[in-house]
Amino acid sequence: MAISFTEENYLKVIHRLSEATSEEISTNAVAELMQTKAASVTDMLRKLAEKGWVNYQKYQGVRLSPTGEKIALSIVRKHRLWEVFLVDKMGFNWDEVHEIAEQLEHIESDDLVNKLDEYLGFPKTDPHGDPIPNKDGVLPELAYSHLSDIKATKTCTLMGVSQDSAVFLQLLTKLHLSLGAKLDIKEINEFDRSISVSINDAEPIFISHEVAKNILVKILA
Amino acid sequence: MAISFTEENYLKVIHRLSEATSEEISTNAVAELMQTKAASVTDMLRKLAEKGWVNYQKYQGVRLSPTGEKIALSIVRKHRLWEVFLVDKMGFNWDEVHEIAEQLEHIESDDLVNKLDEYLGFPKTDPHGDPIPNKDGVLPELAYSHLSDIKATKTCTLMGVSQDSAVFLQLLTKLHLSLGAKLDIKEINEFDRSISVSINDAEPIFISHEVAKNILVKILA
DNA sequence: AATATTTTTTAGATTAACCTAAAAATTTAA
DNA sequence: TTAAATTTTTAGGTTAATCTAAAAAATATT
Repeated sequence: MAISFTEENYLKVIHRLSEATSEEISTNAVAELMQTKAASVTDMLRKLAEKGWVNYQKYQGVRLSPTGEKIALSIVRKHRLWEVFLVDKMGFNWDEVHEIAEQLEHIESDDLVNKLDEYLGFPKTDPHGDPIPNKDGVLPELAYSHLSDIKATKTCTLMGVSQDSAVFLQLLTKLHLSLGAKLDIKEINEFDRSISVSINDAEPIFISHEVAKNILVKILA
Repeated sequence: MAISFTEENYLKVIHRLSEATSEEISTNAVAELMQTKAASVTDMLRKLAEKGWVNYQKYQGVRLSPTGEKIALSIVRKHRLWEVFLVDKMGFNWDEVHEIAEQLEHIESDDLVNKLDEYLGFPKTDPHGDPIPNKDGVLPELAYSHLSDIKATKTCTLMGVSQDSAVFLQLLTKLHLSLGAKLDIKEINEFDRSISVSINDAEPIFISHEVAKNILVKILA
């Protein structure tokens, strides 16, 4: 069945909200991420339900159906593969690619996506460490921790971020935090929950809780 | 000023029709290429004129304004660069890329287009031999002849085609006609204007006038 | 030059995606 | 457990791009 640009974006947003919870997704939550009004969301949810891509009962929130899930994953796959392309082949920085990938994710050609995947060497993650679903929509489980949840005097590696905004990514760059960086957690400061951490064996610096919440790490020791 | 997907397609179509003539372009001609009705075209022409992208007086046909021309050339540039990408980097055949490039040509990022251009080695033509406008919208003049206009016993090189349809390109492939092929014109057959031609020194074959009209060549001798 | 044909435009509807304002349902709090 | 607050839906409109049918203008033909 034909799908519009807008419908794809709704499915993508519902998918993203569903990753954080097993509950139904509220109309308002969708409206906020879609930058639109709740009334418009209601209209669209009814339409998506008619097409069989979501399960929706009024006042009860929304969930992706298996078909909807599949569509959403294929958009996520395209988005992340294009991001790898933009960084690895086109030479963009990781904070510059989100907007462009938002457009490229809607290009329709399975053949192209799979050729791109191969051309990029079947990457497992995008430039922000987010996992890339495979051809069959299977997401490799990466199971990383948020830096904000790690105890003091652990050592870990920066594996990803849970936010793609340019301001956030530019701040990380200023702090010399990039994918693969080695982090020695020296101390957690009770007052503001900031973290004293040595990055790649440099002098320790302070990282706010706000930032730490959005950093994904693998614990080494 | 913001431009829609549809407006871009109208400008592209008007541009293409304008290449073949110095006359005003008729509403019907636009309707045919846009696969829509004349009434819809009239509406859109008025809108494009308001935005300053075309010169249009009712019943008098339409022409691109300098601004409109610039926009159209930037879309052509993107279309052809993406075609090179699809063939050279993704491994598609020249008859498979048109549809996908129709989508990719609307991706908005000057930065990306220029990086892509560089990545591809600043190609002068697309996989069908069509010239690629540069960053400033300047089209390299290639000035090739139609194979149908060449006299007998000339030798020439296949430089391009003036049609992108898959059926046409697939036929060329079957005839072993690809960009750069050497053509020895043995004879022009008066009855049906077909051409006896040896391709890359193979045994001569017959090429219909219909096909020859859509083949662009450079004369060698 | 008058008439017939073709082309183009106007008038009035339709669809997708959105909006505001008001009503209804649900949730929270007193 | 009733009232207050919040969330969601309905009702009715708007805009961009399209359509059909009819009217108007331009072009071609006798």
